[in-house]
Amino acid sequence: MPAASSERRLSTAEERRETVLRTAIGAFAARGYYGTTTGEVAKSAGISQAYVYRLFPDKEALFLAVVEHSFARVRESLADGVAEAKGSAPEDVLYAMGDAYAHLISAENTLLLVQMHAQCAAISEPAVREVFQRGVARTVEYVRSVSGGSEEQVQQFFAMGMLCHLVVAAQADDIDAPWARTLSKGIRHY
Amino acid sequence: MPAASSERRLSTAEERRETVLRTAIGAFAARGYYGTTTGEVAKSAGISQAYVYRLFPDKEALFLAVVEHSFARVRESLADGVAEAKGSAPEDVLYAMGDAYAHLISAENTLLLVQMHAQCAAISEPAVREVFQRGVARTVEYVRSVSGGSEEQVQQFFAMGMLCHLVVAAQADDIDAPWARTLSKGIRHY
DNA sequence: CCCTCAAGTGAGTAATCAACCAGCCACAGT
DNA sequence: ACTGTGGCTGGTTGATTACTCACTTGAGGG
Repeated sequence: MPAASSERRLSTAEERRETVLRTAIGAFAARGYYGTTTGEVAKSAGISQAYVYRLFPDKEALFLAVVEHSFARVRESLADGVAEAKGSAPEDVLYAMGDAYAHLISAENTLLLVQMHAQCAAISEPAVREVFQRGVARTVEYVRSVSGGSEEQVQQFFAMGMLCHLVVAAQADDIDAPWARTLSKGIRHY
Repeated sequence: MPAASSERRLSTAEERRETVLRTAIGAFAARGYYGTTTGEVAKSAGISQAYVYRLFPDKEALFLAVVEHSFARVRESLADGVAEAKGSAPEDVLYAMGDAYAHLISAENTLLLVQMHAQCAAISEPAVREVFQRGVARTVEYVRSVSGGSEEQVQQFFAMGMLCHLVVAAQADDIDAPWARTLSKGIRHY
C-alpha cells in the first residue's frame, strides 16, 4: 500500500513494530516478563515468532518498549481527564484524573496489569527498573504540575492508584465481603 | 515413626520443609513465581533440586506455602506493633502498626517482595489468587478489628502499604529527586 | 524478464526447566 | 551383624525456551 495521502507515513516495518507493541501489552499483561514467551507475543500479533526478533533485538527490549508505551498511554488518559475537570482547584483536577484513570483501567485493564508486572520485574532487572523509574517520575511530575496539588495530595493520588492494583489483583470488586468493600470503597469502576 | 523423647519435636523432614520455606522466600523474592527455578530454591536451602519434590508436591504448592508464610509473618509483625502502641485510639494503633511494618520491611524486605510477586501471580494463577485473597482478607480484618479504625482509616492504611511497594520497586528512597521525595514522604524506613 | 530488496517464515539449536527415578548412606531396631 | 527405613542425591527425561538462519514470497524498477 503506497503512501497515498498521508504525509507522516511510517515504513511498513515500523507499522508492524507498533502493532506488535500494542498486542504485546495484552500478552505480557497475563504473566509478566518472565512468564510470557516470545511465541505468545508473536501469536497475539499474528506473526511468526522469528519475526519478533527482526523487529526487536531481544525479549528485554520488547518488554521495555511495552512498559514505556503503557506509561505513555496512562499519561495520555490523565491528560484527557484534566480536560474534563469541573474546576481548576487541585481537588477538582485530581478528582478528574482519578476518574479518567478509572475509566482507562476498565476499558483496557491490560495497561494496569503491565504496570504491575513492570513493578515486579523492576526488582531484579536493572533495565526494567530504569524504565520504570522514569515512567513513575514523569507521571508524578505530570500530576503535580497539572494539578498544582500539595505533596500530600499528590502522594495520596498515587497511594490510591496503588490500591487499585491491589483491588484488581485480589478481584476485590467481584467479591461481596467486608474486607473487599473496605478496600474498594470510593474507587470508581465502570 | 516414634516420637522419640520430646513431644514437641518435629520430624526432621518437617524441619527441612520449614527451612526450605524460609529460604525459599529469599529465592522467590527476586524474580517471583515464573522467574524462579526450583533449582534456585534448592540451592538457597542447601539441598538437591530433587529433594524439593519430596518435600512439596510441585512448584506451585511450594510457592503457595511461601506466600501463606509471608502473609503470616506480616500479621505477626503487625501484632508486635500493636503491643507497642502509645494508646488505644485507632490512630495510635494504626500508627504503631505502620511503624512495625516499616521495621519489618527494612529487616526482611524479602517479605515485601514476595507479596508483590504474589499479587502479580494472582492475576493468572487461580491457586495463587485464592491464597492471596485469603491473605489480604485476613490482614484487612485483623487491622480493622485490632485498630477499631473506620473504613476510611483502614483503607488508607492499606493504600500506604501499597505505596511502600511502589517506593521499594522504584527505589525511590535511594533517589534524591522531587518525585521520589513526594512518594516517600512520611514513609518511615530504618 | 531479471534483478533487488524488504517482509515474513519453517525448521531448527543449544540451553534450561519441572519433574522423576533409582539408588546411596547413616542409623535405629533387632 | 543384619535389615529396614527415611533423608537425600546424581543423573536423566521430555517439554519448552530464547534466539538463529536459510529460505520464500511479492512488489517495483529498469
